Amino acid sequence: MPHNIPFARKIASYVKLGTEELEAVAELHKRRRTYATGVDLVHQGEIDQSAFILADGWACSYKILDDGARQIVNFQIPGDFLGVRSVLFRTSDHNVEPITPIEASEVSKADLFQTFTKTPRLAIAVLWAASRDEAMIVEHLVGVGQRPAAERTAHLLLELSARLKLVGLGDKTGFKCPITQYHLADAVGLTPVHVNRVLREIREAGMMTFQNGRVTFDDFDSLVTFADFDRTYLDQDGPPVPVLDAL
Amino acid sequence: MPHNIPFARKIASYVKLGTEELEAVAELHKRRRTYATGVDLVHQGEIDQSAFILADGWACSYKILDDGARQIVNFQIPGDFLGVRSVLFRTSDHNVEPITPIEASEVSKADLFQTFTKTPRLAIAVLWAASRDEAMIVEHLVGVGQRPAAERTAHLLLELSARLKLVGLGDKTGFKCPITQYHLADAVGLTPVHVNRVLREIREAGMMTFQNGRVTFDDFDSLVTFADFDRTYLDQDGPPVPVLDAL
DNA sequence: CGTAGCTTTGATGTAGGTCAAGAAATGTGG
DNA sequence: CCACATTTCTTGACCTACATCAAAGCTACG
Repeated sequence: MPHNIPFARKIASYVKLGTEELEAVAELHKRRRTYATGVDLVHQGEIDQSAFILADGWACSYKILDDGARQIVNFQIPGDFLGVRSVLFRTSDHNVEPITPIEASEVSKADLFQTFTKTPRLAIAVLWAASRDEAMIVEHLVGVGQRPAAERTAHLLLELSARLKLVGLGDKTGFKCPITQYHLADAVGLTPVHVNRVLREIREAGMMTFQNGRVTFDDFDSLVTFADFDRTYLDQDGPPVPVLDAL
Repeated sequence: MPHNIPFARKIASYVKLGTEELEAVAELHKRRRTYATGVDLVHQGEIDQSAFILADGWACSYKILDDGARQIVNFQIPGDFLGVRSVLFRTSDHNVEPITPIEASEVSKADLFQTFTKTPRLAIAVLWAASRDEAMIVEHLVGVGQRPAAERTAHLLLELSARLKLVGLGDKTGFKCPITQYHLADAVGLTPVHVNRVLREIREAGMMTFQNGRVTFDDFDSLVTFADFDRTYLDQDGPPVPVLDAL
């Protein structure tokens, strides 16, 4: 049963979970409900924020600057654990906003640390999940710092595609994508109008179409080459690290 | 004794460590030696890489793209735990290079997981340290994505200053800084020549001088305002999260 | 079926890149 | 402690990727 929980399935692919641990994970899902768009789940600068395990829908985490500019740090899709940093730290350093209406389980600071106390190996699992997030953010930083606009945008959408495929949403032909070109712009550090031009360019090159809430890969392989996309940093295929079996 | 180890001091500020845990931390330091510049400690794409606890000197972690461009993701200073992701994942997604000759303790995959097995609370400590790293990378991403060149550069140096102060290197007047303008350029996503111009601009505005291996703050407060630097994301001051005392 | 949020496009401006070359530091061997 | 080499730093002239401003055409849904 707990293996039906996407979050459990995800971390189980890394750390072998016993019955006790699976129960603890199931326990984390008890406060599950729906959240509408327009209300942030986590607020930058506030204390005692909760984390959330996303069951359905899309969200994004972002930071706002002085001058009102915003940087979207990452998109969250079903199975993702979001706001972990806002639980581990006194005050949250970021916001999380639902992009679509979402279903999520709230995990309070107390919940999480209780879980760690009872089943310490889950801390390792969360450490691993957090490291995977970090790897994505690093790749995002590399894109924003070094890749030209079109490559950067393509790269982001390829990453999303890879992540969605892992949870059974989307395939090689494309995926349902509720984000707007404004979201995309805030994520890749461009203006919406430039994002639009860049998407047109990619579409006219016959590689990918971003339209009507759907991303379609017209020529997946060319796109991968174009964006210099190497999915190893997502590190999701293959067996878990052998040494963990010893735990 | 273990409290003289900067790394132990750092994590002890978050998770209260017992004797057993302090011993485990000390144990992690057993393979300590010197590493020269020019040889990477961790290599992108290779398996079974070690992590390192940096005792002295500076290093940086970075990624290289197809076209040879490089993005420096973070600088590491004494007390930092580096390469954690390359231990948790099968293959490393980044490189780590010493900027100065360094002293560091190698921590192999086996070492780390053994430690986690024996003293699971250290996994929480490492999770916290990793989250703090993530917070820095996020802030870095925000800078590269949204801040103009000068603000971005100033911000990076202010962050370094804050981190160095915590380990007793540098103060409000400035700090010894072995990084070149080329490093800075690769970190902030600009060309070295533009970094140079931007540093001149900041110097001529009477805010900060970057020269001869030293950063001097000529007007710290103006610089903080200019760079919109808010250090709460470093989350290092004040007592540990209360709930942890229960562990 | 109107109105608010998206998308698309054109004309023009600017931050930061590129190319080139000289001046300081810094390091090395004698 | 000095010559010489190498790595950094600095500046100038010019160029391009992306931003800004402005406005029109979609799409959706209340």
